[in-house]
Amino acid sequence: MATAASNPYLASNSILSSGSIVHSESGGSGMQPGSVAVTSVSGGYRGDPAGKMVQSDFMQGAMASSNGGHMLSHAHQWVTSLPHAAAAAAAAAVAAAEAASPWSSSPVGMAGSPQQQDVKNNSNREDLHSSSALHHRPPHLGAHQTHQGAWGGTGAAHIQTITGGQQPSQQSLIYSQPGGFTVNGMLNAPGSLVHPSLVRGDTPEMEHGNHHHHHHHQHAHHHHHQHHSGVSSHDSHSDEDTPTSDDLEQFAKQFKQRRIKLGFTQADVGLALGTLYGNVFSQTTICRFEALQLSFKNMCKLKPLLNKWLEEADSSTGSPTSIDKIAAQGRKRKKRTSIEVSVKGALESHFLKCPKPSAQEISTLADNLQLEKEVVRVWFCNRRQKEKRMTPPGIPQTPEDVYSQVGNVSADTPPPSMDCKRMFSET
DNA sequence: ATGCATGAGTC
DNA sequence: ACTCATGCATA
Repeated sequence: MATAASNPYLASNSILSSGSIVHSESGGSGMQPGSVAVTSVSGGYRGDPAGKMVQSDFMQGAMASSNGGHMLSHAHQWVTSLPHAAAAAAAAAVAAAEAASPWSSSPVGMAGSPQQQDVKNNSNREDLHSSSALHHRPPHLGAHQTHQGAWGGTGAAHIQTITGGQQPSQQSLIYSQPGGFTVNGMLNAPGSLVHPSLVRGDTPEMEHGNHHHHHHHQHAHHHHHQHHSGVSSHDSHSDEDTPTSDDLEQFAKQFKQRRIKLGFTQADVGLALGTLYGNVFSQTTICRFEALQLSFKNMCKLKPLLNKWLEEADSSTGSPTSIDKIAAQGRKRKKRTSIEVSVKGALESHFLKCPKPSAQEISTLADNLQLEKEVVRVWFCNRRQKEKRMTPPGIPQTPEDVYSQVGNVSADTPPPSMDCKRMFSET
């Protein structure tokens, strides 16, 4: 055992060779007739490069508490799925349209922070994207929505950290309406609503918890900086700088509501965004946006896009606004392994002890739990990501809960260092 | 609505 | 090897 640590899933391009090939690879640590970790078949590929930004951050959070309860085995397998050949013709048009960067960069001087905008388009010939039908417009849906979110300021919950401090202008977010640039060439009077930011009390600063680390860098340009030291009051522009957590929360809420009223599903939106601006998103992402389960930065990035869509959507009610999107599939993906509850519990415990186990520890752990090392590694990665989301695990929206134990207003930063134990790792 | 997974970009 | 943004597959 201990052989199946790294399994490079080959990239077979033999698309038309056969249907889906499912090969169960049981080579790792072994499995027994009583394995708990199940896996299901699937296959899929998302051919669409997009999104990339740099960020630095840090986090910590280790406690004690340990427990041991593990056992069982696992199983895994990869599947190869075939790409449905799809004819695409209009895709070209779309591609062309999305050639332009959806979000223009911020006008004024920008700090030269290690940040970059992404916006990549996919014009690969590798797999064809097909465009086909139009999106449907469901009559209506039952309005229902239950979500809570309150990490803004009331809660005092922890929030995620920004990228090493907040840079002045990083990207144009918020409602940006490129005057004269419309996807479909349809411009509508915003007589509707869409002014989410009427009530912005302006309470910047959200996470500021405690962590100062510096890492500046300077850039050649030095136009005019702006806020920084003091705080306060910026004013005016509701759309020019980074939205506050509050803004995001409100927007998300409104967005969801409008979306539902208009009868669109999260998937529809994601698709529309793709055809509209070139960036396709899955239902998952839209869902997470609405639930504020993305990183602050990510939220900021998506907001303008969704806002735009919203405008289009409610202004053109009844008219075909978007087209469709690409659909690519045909790659192989590892089957999703289901980790049993008990095992999850064990992982949780270890996570509390040490959120960042060394490679060696991971191996050991994996061995004990009888899971692939990779699976364990990924689990930890995902777990860490979860900690970083905006929506804290349990931000009760109960108004009464407001008074919890608050009082942390930036101050000291718990020694971020203090790594567990670094063992030797190879490479 | 979420869990596990993939990949690009960093360090 | 890790972080981040994203998504397929699932419950």
